[in-house]
Parts: sequence; structure tokens; C-alpha cells
Amino acid sequence: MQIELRHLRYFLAVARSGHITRAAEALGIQQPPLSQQIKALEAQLGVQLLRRHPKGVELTEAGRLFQAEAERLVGDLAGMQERMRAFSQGIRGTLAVGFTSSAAAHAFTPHALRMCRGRHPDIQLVVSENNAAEITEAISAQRLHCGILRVPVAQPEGLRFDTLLEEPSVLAVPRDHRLARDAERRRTPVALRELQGETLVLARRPGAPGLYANLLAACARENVEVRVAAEVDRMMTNLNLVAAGVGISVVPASMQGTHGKAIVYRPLQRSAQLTAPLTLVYREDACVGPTLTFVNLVKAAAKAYPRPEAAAPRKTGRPRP
Amino acid sequence: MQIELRHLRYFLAVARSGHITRAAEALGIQQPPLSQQIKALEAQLGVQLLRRHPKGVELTEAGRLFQAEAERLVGDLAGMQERMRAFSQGIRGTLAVGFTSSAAAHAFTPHALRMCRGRHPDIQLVVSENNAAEITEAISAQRLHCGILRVPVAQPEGLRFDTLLEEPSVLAVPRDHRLARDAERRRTPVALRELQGETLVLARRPGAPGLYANLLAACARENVEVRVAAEVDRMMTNLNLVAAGVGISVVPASMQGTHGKAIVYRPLQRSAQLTAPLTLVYREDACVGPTLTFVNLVKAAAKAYPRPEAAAPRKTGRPRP
DNA sequence: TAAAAATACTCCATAGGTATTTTAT
DNA sequence: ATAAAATACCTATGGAGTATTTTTA
Repeated sequence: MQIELRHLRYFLAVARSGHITRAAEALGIQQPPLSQQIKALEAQLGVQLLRRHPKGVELTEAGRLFQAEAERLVGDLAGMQERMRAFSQGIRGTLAVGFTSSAAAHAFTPHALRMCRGRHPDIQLVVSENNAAEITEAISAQRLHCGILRVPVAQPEGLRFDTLLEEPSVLAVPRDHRLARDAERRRTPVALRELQGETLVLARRPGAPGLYANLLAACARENVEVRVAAEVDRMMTNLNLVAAGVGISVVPASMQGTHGKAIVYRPLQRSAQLTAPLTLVYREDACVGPTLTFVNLVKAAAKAYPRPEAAAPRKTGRPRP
Repeated sequence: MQIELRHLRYFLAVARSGHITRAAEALGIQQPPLSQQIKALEAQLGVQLLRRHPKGVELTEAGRLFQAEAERLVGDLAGMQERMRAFSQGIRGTLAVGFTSSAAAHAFTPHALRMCRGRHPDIQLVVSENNAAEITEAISAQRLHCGILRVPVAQPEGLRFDTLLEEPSVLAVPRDHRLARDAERRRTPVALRELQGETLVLARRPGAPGLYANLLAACARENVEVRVAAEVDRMMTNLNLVAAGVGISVVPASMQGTHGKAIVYRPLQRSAQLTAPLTLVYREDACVGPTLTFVNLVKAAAKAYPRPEAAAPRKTGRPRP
């Protein structure tokens, strides 16, 4: 025979009430089976736990020892059930999230993390930064629960890629460049053909060409000749080179402001379609736990997130009442 | 339904082997009931623990969490069973022993404690000193497991009093007393009638007259008149007063040597019957655990303990071969 | 004598077994 | 096509119920 939790629960009821009969009542069973179960427990342990008196039972010393142990064990079980419940409801557990550096640069990312921390303090967030390929692989291998990155490239089986935000990209030119010449022009969108003959600096990370490929494809489509002066593996390095006058570049709108003095940012014409999405990655089978909570929260936050256009609604031509 | 240890054990087997079929084999049951029990467990927890594949099963994240928890719990149970077993065999647990100060003064006491500590290092000894009445009461109330004292007086129901050693008592007189006059006489036994007219100092503790009553009863029996100058509650105080010349006294032989300069000890005649026993007290129902171990060990040690006579066997008249 | 526990038995709920189907590669 | 899990159904162990006896203060 094996000791079961039933034995512990039964014994604790007896120990607490001091009577087998009353304990049986409290447990909702009859007295004889309870007597038997206690006896079986004693036999299994090889120790007498109770001293039987005509007016109830008294714990032996072994019984008191066992009571403490059983109390602890049953409590542990209850704690475990509670933890599993909290996990299944997605309000507790560890959540490992990976970001690419460019995703981390977007204001939405810290916003989403703050939100999660605030609403679910029992979810322990573990964040890390890496390139898109590594993050994707880590999620597949279950080393990460989800990731936020820019343009997904390889899309392995079993992963979901949800676009959170579609962000326009902007042209970044050194302040003394011809395309940055006067303040008027800085606000007007640049057509792709205006890049004819320009020298580009572009970010390309291993396995994740992303924006890079999109831009070159668009240029080829419109027969615009450009020269790629440098390929770097970080958006930041990219902008450093632009600031240094090595060439011009195209970066996600959220990067505007970096090198505010040395770089001028100009919008691109819509037709160029050079959007830089923010993408959420997670396993398709993540249907419970903190991961699901996070995925839902982030998606909802993205929907409610102020788009660049929506952020400052044009008041022109709309007279106040 | 309630979660039982069976569920945990079954799940762990599945988690370890990665196959329900193989786990069932290892558990000595068939595959279908195992499938059912796992399903019942998942239903009870409200979480999916396994992802079923055609070539076995894989743990979900919740499953991995649960595995760790279950492993801990099942290990705890095993530990508890082991502790209970060690307790029932009397090789582990706490043992609270009380001594009277005069019992503690006897060389046998530290000897017995050392022996216990040496043989059963997992028994945690908690020793305390108190008077005989308090010790007896504490054992009845289960605040102490057993006690070693001199002469038991009140013998409450449910306690056993076992005599460990029968120790003769000796007469203690100040060095300038008439009964201590010359070296010759110091070795010869004193008859009770020699105490005629003496002033006595006697130890009497509340509820434990012990030696005190025995001595006065013997004097009355033989029509020897004595005067009691002082009653004290410690054997040591008693001897201090003798050393100070307040009176003479009768003390257990093991007290000899105290105040070696100021006090002369003389044996008493056998007929006086003033033995000072060393007594072991314990609950009659102490039939398992460290208490039993200790009781048996102490009794055996007492039997083997060198009696005053046996300690130095007389070589006289027994020629060496 | 009277309460509480133990014993003897009976019953049934369910753990476990057998046969088969479903599933996913 | 195959190996493994699920499903359906059956069996039987043993937990729980009922009636009674034993215990001891």
C-alpha cells in the first residue's frame, strides 16, 4: 500500500478534533472507514499515532510529529494548486521576452512593459536584447516566451507573427545635405526618385534584411540608382554614419530625434511603402499562462497606441465650436 | 475529486519517460488507466500538462512547472516517511531529560549522557535541572520525556520509576568533630546509635523528603535522639553547612570529596539501610522512539556501571597464579 | 452504564484491465 | 503504415456504509 493524501487529510481532521467520530462527521464520511484509514496509515508508517481513550483519542508523540509534517505537506499541496491556478490564469509566472535593438528603441516597447508590470505584478518579466534571428530561434526552442522585433524574415513553423504597429520610415540625411537644405523642404515628403545617385548607409542584420531589402527593391522597381556605401548591423551605427556624412539612410520614424543636431529627418512619399512594422512573435501553442496574458495585453495596447498621425490631430480647417 | 499522491507519482513517471505507454509499464499498470488519471489531474488543475504527439508526449510549460512542484512534494513525503521511521526506531528525535541536582552530581549521569550522544548522534538531547517534584510533574504533562532523580516520593499514575543504582549513604562530619577524630576511626562504619544527641543538617525538598525521612525514621526506630538544626533544599547547601560546623549530615556516597578539606566522610553500618538510590522516571506508555532507546540504554549502562564495591575488587586472600 | 472506537459484513465507486478506435506522422 | 494516445466498456479492488461488539472510565 502507498500513503495517499487522503490519509494525511483524514489524520489531520482527527488530530484537530481529538475524536474519530467528530472528524468523520467533519469529513462527511462515517466513523468506521475513518478508523480503518487511520489504522492503515499507522501500519504504513510503522508507528502508533493515536492513543485510544473511551472519550476520544490523544496524539502520541509520534502523532504530534506526524501532524506537523502532514500539515506542512498538505499546505504545500494547496500552495502548489494555487500557483498552478494563477499560472493558468496568466497572472503569475516567469515571462522571458526578447527584443531587437530597434524594437527596444521604439517608445511603444517600454510602454507595453510598464503596462504589464503595472497590471500583473506577479508576472516576473525577464527581458533580453538580441537580433531577430536569435530571438525567433529562442522562441521556437522555448528559451523565450515571445519577442518584439521589426520585420520578420524567416517564419518557422509553429510561430505566430502579429504586426503591432505599421510605422512609416523616414529619410535621414546629414544637416548639410542637399535634401536638407531649407526648413520649408524639410516638411515635404521625399519621392523615391529624388534619391537618384545618392550614397546609402543601411542596416542589415544576419538573416534579417528587413528594411534594407524593402528599400533596395523599391529603388529597383522605380529605376532609381543608388549606391550602398556601408552595411552595418545596428540602427544606431547606421545613424552615426549618417551624422558623420558618410551617406543618407532610411530608418523607422520612431528613430527621429536621434542625433537631433547633426541629422535632418524627412518623410517619404506614401507610395514608397517603406513601412517599418513592429512585430510580436510567439508560439502558436501559447494558449495559457503569462504568455497569453502578455500577448493579449500588447496587442490591445498597440491598437490603442497613438499613431504618429493620430497623436497630433490637425486642427486646421476645423473651427472650434 | 481531490488530487492524490497517485496523480503526482503517475505524472512524474510520464514526465520522466516522455511516453504514457512506457510510464504505465514502469508503474506496472496499463496505458489507458494512466491516460485517464493524467487527464483527471489536468482537469483538476485546470491546466494542460502534456502536449500529445504521435511519438509520445511533451510537457507544456505548465507541465514543467508542475513537474518541479510534484517532484518536491513527493520528495518531501519520502523524507517525512524516513523521519517517522527513524523516530519509531528511536534513532532520531528530540529527547528532553530532567535531572535533580543531586542526580546530576553522580558520575553515572554524565556517563549515561555521553553514551547516548555517542551511540545516537541524531537524538537531540535537551537536559534541564529541577527538583524531583517538578520533574515528575513535567514528565506526566509530557514536557519532559524522562528524568533521573534520587528518591521518588509521589508516584503519579502512568509513570514508571526504575532504580538504576543503589548507593549507600555516608555520614558527613566537620573535620574537628568527635566522630572525625583520628584516621583509624574514619574508616570504620558508624552505628546509628553513635549519632545520639547530635545536631543534624538535612536536605528536604518540597514534596520529596527522600533521604531525610528515611534517616529520621531509622533514628526513631532505634530510639536515637537527634536534633535537626537546619533543613535546606539542596544537597550542596547541606554540605556547606556541615563544612561550617553547623551540624553533621548523611549524604549519598557519590557526594564524597566535596569540601574535601573541611569535611570527613564515614561509612554507615549496613543495618542502617540508608541507601540513596538513583532512579529513572518515564511514562509507562513510552514504548517507541528516542525515549525507549534512552531508557534501555540507561538501564543497561547502570547494570554495567562499576558499583563502589565491585570497582576495586579485594585481592586479599586470593593469590595470583 | 454510556461514550467512543473497533470489528464484521456489505456495497458501490472508481482505479485498473481489455478491446478497439483515433490520430498524426 | 505505424506507433502511440484516446475512447468505450468491463472487472474487481478497496474505500465507504451499516450493524454490532468491545472497551474503559
